Amino acid sequence: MKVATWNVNSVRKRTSNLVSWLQRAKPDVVVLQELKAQEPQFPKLEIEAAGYKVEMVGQKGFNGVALLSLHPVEITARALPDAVADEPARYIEGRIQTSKGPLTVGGIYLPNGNPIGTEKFTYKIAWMERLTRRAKALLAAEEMFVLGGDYNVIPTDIDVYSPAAFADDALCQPQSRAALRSLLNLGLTDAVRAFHLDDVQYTYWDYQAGAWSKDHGLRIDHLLLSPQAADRLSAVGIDKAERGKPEPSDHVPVWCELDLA
DNA sequence: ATGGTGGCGGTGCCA
Repeated sequence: MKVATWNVNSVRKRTSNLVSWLQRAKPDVVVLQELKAQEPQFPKLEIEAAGYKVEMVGQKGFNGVALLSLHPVEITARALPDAVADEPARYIEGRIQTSKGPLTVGGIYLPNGNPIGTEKFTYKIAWMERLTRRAKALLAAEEMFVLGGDYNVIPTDIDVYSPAAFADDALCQPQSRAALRSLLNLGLTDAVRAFHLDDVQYTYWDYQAGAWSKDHGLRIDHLLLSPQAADRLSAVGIDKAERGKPEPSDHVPVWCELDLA
């Protein structure tokens, strides 16, 4: 069972990159972020032609998340707890019916939170607390789950090319890191770090200032596994080559393989 | 480098 996450930065701009990656990588389930599209604008026919069922939460212009699956899906949430009326499209969650039993997958587009010292940062931290509440509820069910997405948090200084350059950035704030640790400390496993204890594993390179060619990257796209999923973790990967292709997203796919019993 | 790039929507906002 291969589960992946990819911030595509506009699903319309990225349709051909996305379809060719799906055909090559063959994930069983993938969560997408930054669709920047409403439901009628989503390239559903192209994705379905690749074999995937499509579930999404969209909005005009910004945000937008989707869950694609080769297997039957029952949507279990389209927002985190305490959603407001015009809640930004940042969370989707589904229960996948695999041949080996159920697997819940959550797709996360965590608020950026810049600049710090504003209501945007406050909102980021509050959103992380809501996510933690949802994770607690999922853990209480004692079932296998994966929470994947663009977390917009740089967990430690080895996950950023220049800690000094990001000292005042919301992605690096002690409060952001502490909120991510609180989530992990519930008993979740950062899949990439389970296989790469202390090496550089970037998932994002800014479009600006030649970040890609200089390898000025960040690790902000994560797959967090429940204990039941972590027990089955057999491989992880970051499809870095996607960043070097024509008209790339600024993020690349991150995936993990679960050997289900 | 008080710049720089990209996407959306049709101007500035967001990342």
